[in-house]
Amino acid sequence: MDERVPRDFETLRTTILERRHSLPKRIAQIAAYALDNPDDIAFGTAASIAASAGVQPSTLIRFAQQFGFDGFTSLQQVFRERLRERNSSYDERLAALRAKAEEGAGHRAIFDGFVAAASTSLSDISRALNDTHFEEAIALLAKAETIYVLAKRRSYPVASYIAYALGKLKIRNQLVESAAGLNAEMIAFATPRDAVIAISFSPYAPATIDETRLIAEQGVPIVAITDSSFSPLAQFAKVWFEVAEADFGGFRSLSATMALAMALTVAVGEKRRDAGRKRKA
Amino acid sequence: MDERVPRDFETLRTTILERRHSLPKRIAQIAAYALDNPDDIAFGTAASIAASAGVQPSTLIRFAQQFGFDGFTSLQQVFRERLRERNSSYDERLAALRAKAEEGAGHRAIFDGFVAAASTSLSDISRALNDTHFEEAIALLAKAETIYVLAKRRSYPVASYIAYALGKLKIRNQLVESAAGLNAEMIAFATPRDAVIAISFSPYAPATIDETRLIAEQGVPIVAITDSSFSPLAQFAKVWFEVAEADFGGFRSLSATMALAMALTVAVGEKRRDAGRKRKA
DNA sequence: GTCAATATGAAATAATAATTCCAATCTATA
DNA sequence: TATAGATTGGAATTATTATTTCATATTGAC
Repeated sequence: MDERVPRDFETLRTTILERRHSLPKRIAQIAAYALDNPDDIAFGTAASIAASAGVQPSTLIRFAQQFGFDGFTSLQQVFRERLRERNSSYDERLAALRAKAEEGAGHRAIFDGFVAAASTSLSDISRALNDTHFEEAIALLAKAETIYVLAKRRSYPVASYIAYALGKLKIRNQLVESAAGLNAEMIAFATPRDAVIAISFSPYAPATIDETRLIAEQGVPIVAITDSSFSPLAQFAKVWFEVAEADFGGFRSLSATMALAMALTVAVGEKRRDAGRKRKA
Repeated sequence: MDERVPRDFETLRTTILERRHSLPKRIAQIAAYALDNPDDIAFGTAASIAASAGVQPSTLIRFAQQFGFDGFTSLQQVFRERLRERNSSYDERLAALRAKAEEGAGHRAIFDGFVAAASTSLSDISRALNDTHFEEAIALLAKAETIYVLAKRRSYPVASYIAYALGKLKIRNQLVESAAGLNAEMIAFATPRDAVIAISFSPYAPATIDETRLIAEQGVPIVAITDSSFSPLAQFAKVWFEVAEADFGGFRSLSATMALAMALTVAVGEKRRDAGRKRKA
């Protein structure tokens, strides 16, 4: 038998799930109960847990031993540690992640760094988002005939998700891609009754800037997502959002931009539904 | 004296702070310790807590009685209850936001919901990521000649970001896009010396499944990012990651997948740099 | 400074909980 | 279906932990 003792909850969980089907009936019964009610394991006594799970206390100990612990008590530690960690405040956990990532403890640190960067970006934007601008942008996009989505390079993933979501919501949209170099022609169809979501971060992709200028000159209203008031996008936009993404290892997070983009998209969908209902009534 | 027993942590906290200055020295010492280290009170034994706080166990019991409890055990219940509640608060918050958004509580609720969904996903994956699998995936991808990136629809934004990042890191890669319907031909070039990152979530895009199968049959090793062990991708993959993304308003967050994807990419870049250095030395 | 009231320390005791052990019961295999 | 091996139930045992007790120290009022 594998003698390594799962020290943390997730490892234990994985191990349990792996062996799930080869466990004796009562042991499996406890395994299921433990994963369903981890809090009870953390706080209960062997007797009380055994009763809740419908087994004998001795079986509970056998369960612990089955997974390499020397008794119920040390198994319980894992469930308690989990609660402690979970409970430690968000910021504390972030700080810990960041510290670990910085001292460069292997590849796991890279992962932790990206998680930390994403979390930071999210809490930043959550504080910074201007409700008025947000409502303006939604109003503007909701009345557009077609929504053009414009972004290259690093911002392109966001644009493609917006396009996907708009499609799902049955909102006419056009992702301005550069595959065949026909962007200028595509843009030429846009009218002031349409609208644009443009996304670009420093260093601003020249193509995005040019196309945004072009489309702005045709009188199409623009909602921009960018990273500072000096951004060339800001001057063309009716409404613009400043999103500060934390970076790690040279790559910036996209999580805040994604959250904002999704919120915009879904809110536009809702606003349209409401408007449609009202017209009918 | 007030004989009502504080049943919840906040009441207890307030009561302690009120009486702080009229407490005997050692009792006050415990009071301070308890408010500073609530987790220790929740999980420790009377003896261990007393030792940490620098008092006798009996004093700890007197402290409990001072505040109307009949002993240490019932005092401890309050600290345990607090952990239980705190622990569930994240999911509850998300549920509350969902409800609020549904009853039409403005667009800000939608935004908050997406931020919460992203945060939840991040903290989930941060806990769940298996270090061993992560290292295996990096090793596998680092030695590939070309990395093929395969994802459609909802997962496509992640794929495009991976491709962008790989390009920046000067790692040869091929995003399998469906623009001209030449995917099969593109895949045919892949050899066992290459590797694949495939991403798909339920409902799995049939094209992704088919292409993954095809490329797996050619002996190309596959790293999959998907959402459960039942995923059809899992069976083709050498290594696979389970990523549970929270959803909001029908759209799932991508933040956890993004963080994982970025971490993989950058880690592969680092591993290659290290390998290159070693060869030269 | 003395005395009573209060607070504290340390060990003894009581209570509770974990673990072990053994008999009984299943399960798979020949 | 007989039998070895694994699994389970339940009581006995052991360990741990909370609580009580009592001697000692400290504090504050007179």
